[in-house]
Amino acid sequence: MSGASVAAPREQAVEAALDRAASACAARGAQLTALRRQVLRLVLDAPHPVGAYALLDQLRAERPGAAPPTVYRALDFLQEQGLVHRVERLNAFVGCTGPEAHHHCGHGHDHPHQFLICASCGATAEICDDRVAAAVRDAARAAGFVPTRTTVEVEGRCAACVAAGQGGPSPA
Amino acid sequence: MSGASVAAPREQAVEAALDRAASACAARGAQLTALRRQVLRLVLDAPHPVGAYALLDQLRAERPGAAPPTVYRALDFLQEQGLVHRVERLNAFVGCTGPEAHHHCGHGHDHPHQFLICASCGATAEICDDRVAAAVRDAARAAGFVPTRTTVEVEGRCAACVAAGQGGPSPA
DNA sequence: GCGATATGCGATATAGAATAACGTCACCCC
DNA sequence: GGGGTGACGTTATTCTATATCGCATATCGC
Repeated sequence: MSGASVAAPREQAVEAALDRAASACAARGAQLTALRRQVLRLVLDAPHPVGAYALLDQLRAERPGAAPPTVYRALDFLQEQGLVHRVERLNAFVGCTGPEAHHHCGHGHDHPHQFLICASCGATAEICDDRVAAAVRDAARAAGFVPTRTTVEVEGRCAACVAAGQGGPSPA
Repeated sequence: MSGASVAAPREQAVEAALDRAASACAARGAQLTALRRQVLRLVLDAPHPVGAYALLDQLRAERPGAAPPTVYRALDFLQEQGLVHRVERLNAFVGCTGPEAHHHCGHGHDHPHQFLICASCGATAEICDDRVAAAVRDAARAAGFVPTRTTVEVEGRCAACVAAGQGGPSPA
């Protein structure tokens, strides 16, 4: 580690992501306002999925008048823009670290994605597996169902926790 | 339809399911008490996923002292027994109509399942697709992740609504 | 019979998640 | 300068879920 006094790598990455987000929004005619940017920053800063009220508490440090609708409206916007995802199992939100952010697999900003949620450490990884997406689509179609949005969330133990715990559970 | 005055087919089916559930619990050393059976009946009676507080309201008709923990504890038990599932997207519960109930595809009472949720009419179908389950498992493993439970929920339009609406949205 | 432990449930309180409804202000376009 | 739109403030309420304490009963070993 080389001196954290100026700007930690993570902070730089978040700033870069915020700038990319602003560009992406602008390109679609949407505005990443100061408030929305602030909320997005809070989500991206969090190491794990964050609840809306945790965001609200943090937001209030800078914006005393903030209320639930403040944060929910911002989150709705950010979800529409594909900048954050909601983790249904946790009633919480994560920054999108998938294709939208890094252009890994060529999907739009409403891309299919899946979450791997570690029950032990709380880490939540976003993956983008085409076989999963295809299998789900086919299964739905086979039932005469026309899918619009799909939620895939896997709970289990992440590689790090498996390595550390050698199988036993140690939920934080 | 032949006379609903004695016992509608649906009621009979629910009663049969309740008896099957009681047997299954007994076989595992768990007790399907009167309260739990009552809650399970309410879930099975509902045509669509039901919220915990809707169940609570109904439950109070027969059991005035019922409070949130009453219904949540019953639901936790029923979920452990694989008799009901939670639909994360809806914060609601459905009776298990999958392999556990009908022995369709040879899984235990912690079987993989997927939901197809119609945004138009609210109908929620449970399916049990092995390709989906396998794809999800493989994707998780590829990330070094050891899965324990998986949620797959597809939102869209069911066959009936697609046929009726010819494509346009008419969310009830 | 008697205490020990476990389970199921009643009852109260509180925390957490989400939305409804209404008002204001800025901006833009004509 | 009137009208529309979008973003946000503000207040209130609803819905979802859990924590905690306490009581009754059942079951077991002795």
